[in-house]
This record gives sequence, structure tokens and C-alpha cells, in this order.
Amino acid sequence: MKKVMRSTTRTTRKRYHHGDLRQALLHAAREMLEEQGPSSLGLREIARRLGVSAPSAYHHFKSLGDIAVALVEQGARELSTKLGAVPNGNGLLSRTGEAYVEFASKNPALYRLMFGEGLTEETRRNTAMIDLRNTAFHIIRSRLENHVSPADLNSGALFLWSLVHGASLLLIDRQFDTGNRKLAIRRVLQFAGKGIGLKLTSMQ
Amino acid sequence: MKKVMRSTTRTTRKRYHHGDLRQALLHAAREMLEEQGPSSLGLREIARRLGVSAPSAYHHFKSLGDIAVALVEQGARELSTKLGAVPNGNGLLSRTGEAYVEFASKNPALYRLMFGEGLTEETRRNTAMIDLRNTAFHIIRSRLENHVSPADLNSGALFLWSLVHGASLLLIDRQFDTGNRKLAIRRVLQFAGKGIGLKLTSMQ
DNA sequence: TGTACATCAGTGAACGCGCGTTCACTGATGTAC
DNA sequence: TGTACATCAGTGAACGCGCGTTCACTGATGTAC
Repeated sequence: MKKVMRSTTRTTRKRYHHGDLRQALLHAAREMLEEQGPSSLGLREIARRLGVSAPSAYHHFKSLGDIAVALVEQGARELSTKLGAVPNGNGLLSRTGEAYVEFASKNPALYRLMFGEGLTEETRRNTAMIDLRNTAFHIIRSRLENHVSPADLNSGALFLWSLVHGASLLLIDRQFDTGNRKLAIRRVLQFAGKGIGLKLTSMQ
Repeated sequence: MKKVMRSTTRTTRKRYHHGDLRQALLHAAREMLEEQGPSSLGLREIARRLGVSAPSAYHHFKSLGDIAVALVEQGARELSTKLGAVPNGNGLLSRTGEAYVEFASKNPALYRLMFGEGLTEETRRNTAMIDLRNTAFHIIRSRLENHVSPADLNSGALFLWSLVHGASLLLIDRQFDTGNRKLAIRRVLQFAGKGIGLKLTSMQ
């Protein structure tokens, strides 16, 4: 909008007003997040990265926690978009699962943050946060709608969500040591369709 | 071993030497862990809870990180024991899965700690830590051995592990709002046997 | 049984650090006239 | 086009805090003789 340069200067030099500090803060925060992990997010370092004083952030966010929440929102939006963009066709569900895991493994720290790591206990459990996380669940659920009996819909979606959530985190944590990650994930997801071929239903 | 009381006192009163401070520290740490979450574990407060000075901990642990690692070891041991104790019989795998999720939901913060939350990035990824986590994987894998073709063994175990890991964490995070948790988990696990009844295998 | 002494397991004080946040301020911007 | 002024978005200094850890110490214990 206003990229105004002071008329006396021609080179880019430090301007007193930043222009879009809010965005810049989020960007730096996200960078820091992925470099240091969710629990190391720090307001002072975020500001430092931008060459800006720490208190300046308070003109844009109420607190450090607010910045974290904004990142979570960003993540939820991106994940939804990504899942929504999976093209229709054969194996839609499976490809959706792959997209999910791919998002997590490309944004590992953000993904962990989205599920509450590094946030205080109160923030983690607040309902807005839970709703944000649920975005993914609802997409999965809606994709399952035409394929599964209504009675199975909730459990089925929860099953799939658990699966991709678990696989994402194990992947992020380098918990399995496969050469080809994509292939490994694909094989794991295939089980979601056919099961492991065992009756697990008989109880006690 | 040595519950020696100073002969001049008859009431329990503070003794200069604690007796088994190491164990006491771990116990207090675990208590604190479950109350405040993995990233709030603090050496000073652990000591405070025991009415003991903070530096005393250094006679028993190299650092705060060491305490956390000891807790993770404790958790891994308990989880293995619990999974190992599931009685043989029909639906063994399913009951193992339920036991897994039950462990996680009874020790939510410990479970999160076991998977690296609150530990520094280096600790999280160190191989000893990864091995500890793998304990569960190996039990699952061995239970699957007689039921699945060798080619499917690794993927199958990873599938199941992802599923129970994901379900555990979603449960811990209060991400689903079911009345009967046990039943919900059971229904989710049932899908592991039969799948969702969709061919997900056809790709692209 | 008594004593000297090495060793162990505590202690309080202090160090150094970096954090989130508040405060009173100032420079820059945009607008009304 | 110029000027006064309100508002906005930065600043440096400081506050208060609590943390993990180190240090030189001391009280207690157990053992050799």
C-alpha cells in the first residue's frame, strides 16, 4: 500500500516505521519456530531477528502467547487449504492422508505447536485451539461421508485422524528410519483401507 | 535398608541425610510433570517440593535434563511391562492397543515427555531416547509376527503404532468429546482389523 | 567400646542469564483547515 | 501549498522474576584400628 521512501534517501535504509511489522513478526516467529522448536519461541529473539526493539511487538500482539496462537491459526488455514486442494478421483482419501502427513513433515515444529506443544496448559485446552485442530478432522470426516455407514462415520474419521496424526508425529520425531518416507507412509496408509486382515473385534 | 533414627528423637523429624533422595526426586519430578506439563519441569521446584535445597539434586543427577531422561526411562519400562502383561487370547492385539492408550491417558504428561516434549532438540533426537520409544514398537511388532506376512510386518507394526500413538495424543489433548473413552477407543481400534472397507490402494 | 578420619550428602549464598512486560518517550505520518 | 496537531508505531531503560548451576562449606555416617 504505502511503500513510501523518504525523499532524501535512495538506498533502502532503516525506516522508523516498518510498514508491516505484524506480518514480519509472524514470519520471523515461524522461522524461529522451525529452527528451535515450539518451546523456544521467544519474543525478544523474534524482535532481534527483525532488528526491531522487543516492545514494538506489543503494538501488534497482546503477548507472546498471542503470536503463538496466530501461528497456530496460520497453520490450521494452510493445512485446510492443502487438504482441500487434493484433486478428486481414485484414492482420494489416501491422497488426503498423504497430504496431511506431508504438511506435518514439512512444518514439523508448527505442527507440534498446533497440537499444543510449547503453549501453556490453559491455552492448549482452550476451545478455540481445539476448534482449530478440528478443522482437519472435519475435512477427513466429510471425505468419508459417502463411503461409510453413518454409524461408522465418527469412529471411522477418528480412526483415520489418529492414524495420520500418529504417523506424522512419529515421522517428525525420526522414529522410523526408512529410506523412502513417502513410500513408507503410503504403505502404512494402505492398511487403513484393508486393515491388517485380522479380526480384532472379539473382545475379552 | 537404614531407617536409622537419631536416638535422641522419637518423632519423625527432618534428618540431614534424606535416605533415598534420588528416588524421592524422581517421584516429585513425576508429580510435578503431571501437574504442570513437560515443559514446566523445574529443578528448583522439584527440590522445593521435597523441602530440600536445589543443589542437593546434583549429588544424584548431572543436570535437570538427566532427571527428565530418567523419567522417560521409567515411563518406557512401565509401558513395556503393561503391554507385556496383557494376557494371551482372543483379540490380543486389540487389547494391547487398548492398554497402550490407557497408559498414555493415565500418564499424559509423561507420555508427551517420552516423545520429546519439553526436552531440548538434541535430547529429543538422541538415539538412546529413540530406542526407549522403540520399546513399544517392538512389542507391537512381535505380537504381529504370527499373523501377518513377513513383507507386511514392518509396515503393519508401524500402522498400528501410528494408530495408537495418534489416538493417545488426541485423547490426551481432549480432542474428542466422547462420553465413554474406552468404548470410543475400542471402536477406533476395531478399524485396524477390518479397515474402513474402502480400497485405498489404487494410487494416482 | 572408643576414637580418628575419610567419605558422603546435605546446605546457603551467589552468579549470570535471559526472559516477558511496562513505562515514559519520540519520531513519523496523515489529516483538517 | 503550508501548517498545526492528533494519532500511530517505533525506542531505550528498567522491573521483577525465576531459572540452572557452581562454590565453599558443614553435618552425618561408616569404618579401620
